[in-house]
Amino acid sequence: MSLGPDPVKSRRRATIADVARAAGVSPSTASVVFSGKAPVAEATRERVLAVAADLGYTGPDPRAASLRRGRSGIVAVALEEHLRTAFLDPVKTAMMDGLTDGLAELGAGVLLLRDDPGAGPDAPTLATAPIDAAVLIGCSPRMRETLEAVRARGLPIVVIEGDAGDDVPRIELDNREAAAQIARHLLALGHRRAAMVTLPFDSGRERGDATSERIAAITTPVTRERLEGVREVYPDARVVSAGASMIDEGLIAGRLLFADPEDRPTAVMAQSDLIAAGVIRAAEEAGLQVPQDVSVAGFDGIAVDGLGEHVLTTAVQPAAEKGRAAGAAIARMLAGEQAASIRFTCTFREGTTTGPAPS
Amino acid sequence: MSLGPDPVKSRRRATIADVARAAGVSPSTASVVFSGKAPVAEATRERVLAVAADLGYTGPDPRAASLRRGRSGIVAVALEEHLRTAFLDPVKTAMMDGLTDGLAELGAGVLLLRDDPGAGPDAPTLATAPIDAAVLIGCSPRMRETLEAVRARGLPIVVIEGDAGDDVPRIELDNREAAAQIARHLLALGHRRAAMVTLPFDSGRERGDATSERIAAITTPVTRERLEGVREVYPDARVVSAGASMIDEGLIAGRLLFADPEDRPTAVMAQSDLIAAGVIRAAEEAGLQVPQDVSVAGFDGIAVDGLGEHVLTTAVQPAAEKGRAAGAAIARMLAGEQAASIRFTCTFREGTTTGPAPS
DNA sequence: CGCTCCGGTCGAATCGATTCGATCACTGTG
DNA sequence: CACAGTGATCGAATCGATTCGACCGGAGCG
Repeated sequence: MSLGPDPVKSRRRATIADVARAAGVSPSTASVVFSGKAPVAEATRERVLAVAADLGYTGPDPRAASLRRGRSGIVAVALEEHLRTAFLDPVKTAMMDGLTDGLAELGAGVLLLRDDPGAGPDAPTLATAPIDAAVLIGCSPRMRETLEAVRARGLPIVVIEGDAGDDVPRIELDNREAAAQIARHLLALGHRRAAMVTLPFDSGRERGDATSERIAAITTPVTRERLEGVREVYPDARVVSAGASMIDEGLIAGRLLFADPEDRPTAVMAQSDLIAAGVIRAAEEAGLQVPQDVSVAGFDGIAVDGLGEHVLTTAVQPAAEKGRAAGAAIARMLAGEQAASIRFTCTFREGTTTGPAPS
Repeated sequence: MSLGPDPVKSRRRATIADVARAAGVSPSTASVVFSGKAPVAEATRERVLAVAADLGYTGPDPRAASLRRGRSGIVAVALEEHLRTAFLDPVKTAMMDGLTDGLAELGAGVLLLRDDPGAGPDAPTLATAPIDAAVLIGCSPRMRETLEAVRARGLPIVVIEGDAGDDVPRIELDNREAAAQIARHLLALGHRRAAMVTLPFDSGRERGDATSERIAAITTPVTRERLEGVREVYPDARVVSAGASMIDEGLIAGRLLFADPEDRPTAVMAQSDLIAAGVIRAAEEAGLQVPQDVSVAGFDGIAVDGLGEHVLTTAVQPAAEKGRAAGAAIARMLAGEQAASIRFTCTFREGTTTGPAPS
């Protein structure tokens, strides 16, 4: 009885059938003991469990279970960029965090996939991984191809910050309105000379003053929407693009803006908090006080490491909620319901970095 | 022939058997067409592919394939903390990046798991996910339990920055030596009054000056090793602990160190670059020039966003390589070989933030 | 007392693909 | 001309678990 695993076939791991046999029950009963999907007599349960421990059976093989169930409990998250890049952005991190939360509630794990065809011959892809659904962060043209394979498999898909076609639910933000609100705030404070520092226009990440042609060619939806929002209020604001959502990029852009003492803005709207932090640093570097000499507003509402005492005036976006909503949408689709796109709204937060325009 | 899917069973997705039948070949041949594991006549291949497209068959079901193969192509990465926290740390991000690279070469994806039992009744765990191996980042006592289940399943495991028992391969760093090297560098520059700002001592994250009792009770190996390294050179250096590896934490610690103009260190060794950046900011805030008035060294060798012009003197650790090595170790173990622990070494980098002690 | 209802258990089909050994038609060679 | 060798294909077993309908004995009810 307690001789341990059969010496002959000890190489093979015990299966639930072995356990059932040894416990003198049917495989179905043994299965139920582990899944709890049906009532089992206490005595039986204990016997099965004891035998299982004895045989070194540690529970059903997830692979087999997922085949039979038709669910693997795994949801893919497809990123366009290198992880390093993606997680440098606190907004994305927060979103991922919400997403993992939302999916965990649903009982699913997160499989990280990079949309990188050159990775290897048998690198995992959306098409070859045992997933139940997919969440796309952004949606490059290349990604749209892979996407088709997933849809053909009939798996639920959700897109965050991107466009994958009309029948794929989106998680969006009211970028335009939120940006306009910040602009109106500054206008109300009396600022006439406003400038804006944007996120990258496209994957090119060109930096510096933007021409109207460049602006017309913006491919990143987020950048465009926030820019348009500001322009509703300040149609002629100077536009400088940053190369990435980073403090140092904001610093560079800020230096550009504050270079000419004769012609400097009294208000700067940055398209991200990180950029805003850099702009603030540039201002202080130039001997300007924030907000006495210049007002600076951000976007995102994240906790910026390295901002010191300032509380940024910004549009707080519900980053984690976006992720959680994606999880919820996946859950709904998995249950066979239709999931609609969701549009989140930002909350304006007045901090200590904006104030009345200097006279 | 091209009538499309059978109207009766059109609800059901086509299987490889359907394709085989429709193409007039055996399932084995059809399978081989997709896997390429055996030669197939060009004509046959094309016919099968055509039929597959016609039937809307997009390739083998990964679930079934992984059952039969015994491999799922997924490796779990277990984190102790919230994603948000983990990815706030650039070192971890870089490591994850290397890890995903290393695993992609191997043809595996990364399943993110948080070691959080309270997540949900059927939240995925190391024990219930269809994984081929696991990488642990850190190794809390709680994690060691789950660990056992994985080992019972006979899956390869690797630990980065943690200890999971002697028979689990580790990816380590020469923290102590690297820290000592930095200390010696400062000593050679003539610094006599040195201080150090450490990473958190434990999960408690208490901040401030450290008593010898607190130091004796350090549970985080990394913190302890780097501290010991410095003490080889500066046995009596003042020790201040930060609450996390963040710029703002460094700022707080720095203020503490520079509070008393009569009694301030001329050299500060931070246990991370982020902390160092905060210390530098604190120094500048206190009107001190780096490195003229005070030298500051970091640890990690990451690109710190928001450091401005400074180039940090630091110990550059091969973060991405650590991840890649973990991937390689997994690959080796998956191939049935034994994988040994690997110890990486840091490279000392002299930047612009350290200089001769002020006279 | 007979009948329904229910907790508990069992059998057997099924999920979808992979793979190994066997088979078969050919082709080149001695 | 027979036979070994080879490329292509086929059959059938197998991976390990889940689940649905059937079945059975006992408790509760009228």
